[in-house]
Amino acid sequence: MPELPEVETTRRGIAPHLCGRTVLRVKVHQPRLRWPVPQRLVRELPGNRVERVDRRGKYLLLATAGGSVIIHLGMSGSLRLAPAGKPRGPHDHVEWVLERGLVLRLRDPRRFGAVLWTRRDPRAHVLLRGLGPEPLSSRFNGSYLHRVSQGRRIRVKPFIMDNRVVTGVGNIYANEALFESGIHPGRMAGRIAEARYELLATAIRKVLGAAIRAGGTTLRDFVREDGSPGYFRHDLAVYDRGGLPCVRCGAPLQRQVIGQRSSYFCSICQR
DNA sequence: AGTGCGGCCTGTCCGC
DNA sequence: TGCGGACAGGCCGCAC
Repeated sequence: MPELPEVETTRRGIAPHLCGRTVLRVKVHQPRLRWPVPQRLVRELPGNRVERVDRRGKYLLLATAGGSVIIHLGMSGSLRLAPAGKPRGPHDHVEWVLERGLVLRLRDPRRFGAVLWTRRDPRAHVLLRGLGPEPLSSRFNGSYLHRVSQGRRIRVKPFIMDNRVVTGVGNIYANEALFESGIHPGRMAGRIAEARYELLATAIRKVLGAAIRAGGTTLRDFVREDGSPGYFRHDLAVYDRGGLPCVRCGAPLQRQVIGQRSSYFCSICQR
């Protein structure tokens, strides 16, 4: 799924509806997600009011006075808001029944997503603790990327997709940002000059920002909280465009598996 | 310790 | 039309 722009789009969509509302009940129809959905969530969340909906990397955090729900959408997850009377679909695994006839549902056909519950600071949770900087924060820039790449023997694309390096950059936007900055996805991360990392950091922020403004990218599963798709797909320059002409030079775009993920690039424009 | 790989799941698409 | 295989937006856990 869902890379950072899709998670942020979801956050912005659900936050106004959830904030200030009390959770009446949690229903778990399929507890077998990436990790089992904890029974404590069902017992301890109801009666709590949602105070904020935060995002850290690709994790969504529903903050209440009694604890936080940690949600990850995996590859195929989406959150939808619906009137409580609307029947749930076959892959709606978890439901949060809210005040005033509203229900939030997690739909996740592939079940790579996660729903967890913590009574402590969610940012200290073992899954979130080691995450790298937010790509849209000022901590993230070319000098940071250059510094942490020193001595690494890994290609630049899996390097920027490593959540400990920078969080939220998945396969689509890694491909797009590398194209934008003219860097070949197979180049070794430790052999890239700081000036080129500056271009890459700028490209990552630009691509993610534009995707958020477009409501994310819908390839297959992703939908917003109201079921509508994101429109960034129309703006993808290289992703899923193997064999099609490069928008910059016209040469056919290449597809190659790098770090076990499909990579798309222009062998003329990217070095 | 860093790196690469397998595996988790279901759905879809493509070639035969 | 049916079937097998490849592939899909993530990322943990395990070998080496």
